[in-house]
Amino acid sequence: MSSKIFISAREVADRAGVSRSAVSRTFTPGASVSDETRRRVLEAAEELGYHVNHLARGLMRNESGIVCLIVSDVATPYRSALLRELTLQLQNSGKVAMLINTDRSDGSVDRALRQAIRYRADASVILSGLPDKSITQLCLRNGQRLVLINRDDDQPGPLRINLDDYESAGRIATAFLRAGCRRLAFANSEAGTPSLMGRERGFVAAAASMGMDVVVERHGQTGYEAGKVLAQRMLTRSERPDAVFCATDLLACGFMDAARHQFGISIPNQLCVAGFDDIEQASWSSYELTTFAQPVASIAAKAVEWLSMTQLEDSAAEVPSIRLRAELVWRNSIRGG
Amino acid sequence: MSSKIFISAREVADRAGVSRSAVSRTFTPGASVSDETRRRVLEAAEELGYHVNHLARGLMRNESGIVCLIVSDVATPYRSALLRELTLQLQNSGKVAMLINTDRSDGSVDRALRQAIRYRADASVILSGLPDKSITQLCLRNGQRLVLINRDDDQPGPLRINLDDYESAGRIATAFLRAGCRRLAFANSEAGTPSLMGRERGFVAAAASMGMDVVVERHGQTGYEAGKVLAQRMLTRSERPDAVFCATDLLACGFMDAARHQFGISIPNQLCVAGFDDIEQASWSSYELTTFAQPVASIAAKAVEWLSMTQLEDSAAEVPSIRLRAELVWRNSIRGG
DNA sequence: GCAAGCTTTGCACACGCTTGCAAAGCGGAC
DNA sequence: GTCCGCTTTGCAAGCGTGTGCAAAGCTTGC
Repeated sequence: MSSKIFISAREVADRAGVSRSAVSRTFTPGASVSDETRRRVLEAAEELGYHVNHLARGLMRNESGIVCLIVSDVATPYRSALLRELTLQLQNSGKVAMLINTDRSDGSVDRALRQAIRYRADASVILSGLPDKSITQLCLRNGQRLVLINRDDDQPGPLRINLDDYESAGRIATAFLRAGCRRLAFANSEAGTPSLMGRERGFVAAAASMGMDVVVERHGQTGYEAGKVLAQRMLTRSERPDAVFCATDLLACGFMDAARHQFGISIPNQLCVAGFDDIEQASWSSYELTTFAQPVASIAAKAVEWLSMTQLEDSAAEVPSIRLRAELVWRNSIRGG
Repeated sequence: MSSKIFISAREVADRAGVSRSAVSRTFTPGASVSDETRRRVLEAAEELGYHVNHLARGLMRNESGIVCLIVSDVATPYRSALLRELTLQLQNSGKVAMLINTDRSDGSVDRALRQAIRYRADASVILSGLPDKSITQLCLRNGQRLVLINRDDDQPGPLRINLDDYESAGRIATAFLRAGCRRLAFANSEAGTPSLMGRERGFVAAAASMGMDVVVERHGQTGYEAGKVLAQRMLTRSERPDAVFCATDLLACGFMDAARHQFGISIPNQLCVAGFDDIEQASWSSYELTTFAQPVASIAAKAVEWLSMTQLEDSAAEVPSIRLRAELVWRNSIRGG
């Protein structure tokens, strides 16, 4: 009872009194059809409710128009913001996004990429996790383009888009010093991804170069609750820090909430806080968090632009890699803006 | 340089020394293949890195395995949470999600559905906006199943999943009264969707039945900033409300922030607040918002379950419609929990 | 050894589309 | 009228699958 109610080019052709090729060409940009034929085809198509079958088209052209977005924790503010930009810009460039959710389990990303291969996706964008090298190769061999966002990896082939985590972290250290802070701390998660570790190392290094130590704590995954726990650990130390850089805005929100509501600490008077990502909540009055903005729009733009390049530079060893700058958004969680 | 590097069943068959049908059957659950043949096929497939081409399979079976999720404002907490549940549960039931972003413009949803038809999606789930009746019919005629989440609409055919917005709103009115509040207010957006309006009407009606008036204000879209604006309007009235029900948690967050930081109002002592959705931020210490939880997991489960039904009850006029209950999550923004 | 029944296998067609190729149509220059 | 060049059109060959059908193979019971 279900199917076979699809209208095919054959029926449109019959109704319009032209050949089936004419129909096909009408819907193929740049193909050679006379105005009169096109008009009749479009009219017939409209009447019948015809829509080109992209499965069949993809089969012929070896090009499905599908781009896989591989991501875990979609419901997280930063992730969902990036997702939004990517889907929007992909749509604008005539592609369509297939969303595959991964968990933290091993092989989760690999399974996602296999799915991408099955649907003959033109490309996959990986926002979380890292694929096994063999799978990466399999994808590339299948003519699938790969984009890694904020995943540091040295495999050649995929486009890599990264931020200047290390340098940014250095800038915030300077800002803390200028605000008169002397006991610096860094709050991190245990996820250990390259971007998070980059921020940590950059912060510690910059502080060291100014002759200061940094208390580093890591806990849990990168979320609000982890931030609270980190605050509890750090703010009960005998030498309480007077400035903390949180690897993530979510951590920072948790940290601030614990600091204020459990310890009665005033921010930024007694404690300066900075974060990273510039999620929407960072601008809410309860936080007014000074943070680094992920340039999500630019990230998406760069990715889509690369995916839309028809001719890939075959200068083989040409490993594409893009580095974007995270802008510091100055708010009110550090003294003396 | 690009394509034609795909491995097809043909090559696997040759390598395994069997017919192409044998390969096809090996990857078709429930088909008849001897263990020995299956083993050899799987081995050859593994060596060659073969993956069934789902475009071709979809073409044959008239069943792509694709489910379109049509949604605007993906980056919003409630939306992204629902999205997360849907993609996860779809994956678990062997489907794959295609994400289409709509804006508020007219025809945006229709365009999305046309895209769904082109990819011969098995189904579409609509989280935002409403399609034109003619497009709905077109989808149904194409054997595509439709799910409308929190969109009230009386077209027969699509599965409709809704909450008990009206009744929930009534319950919160009672809670406000019990907390001793006497000057009730309702903060809404101008979006005017049935669920938002249902909450408004339910609240006003319940208050009226207890002999109380409700000050209603509507502004902007359903976001944090709108909540702040609404607070500014309502809290500068001569008769300042002592309880406000916000149509959405995001509105509530904005409202609370403005109330506290701009007006120095203490919550819940001077003002009781309630929201709807139970987004993650509602549980943050800065808000501790009493709110109704959208049963996102159940919503997704119901949708996926219906989509997985092989036989649709053909008792034609059988219009499927599901009503779920939003549970009240009691926190600290109303006196006397 | 043979018939019957069941499982496994291969053939060939269909799905809806694109596109190279050659034929057809058209207009203009001579 | 003829020839040339250009645009438009139709034919037909694929793209990688699934599956009905009939043949083949195997097992069992006599």
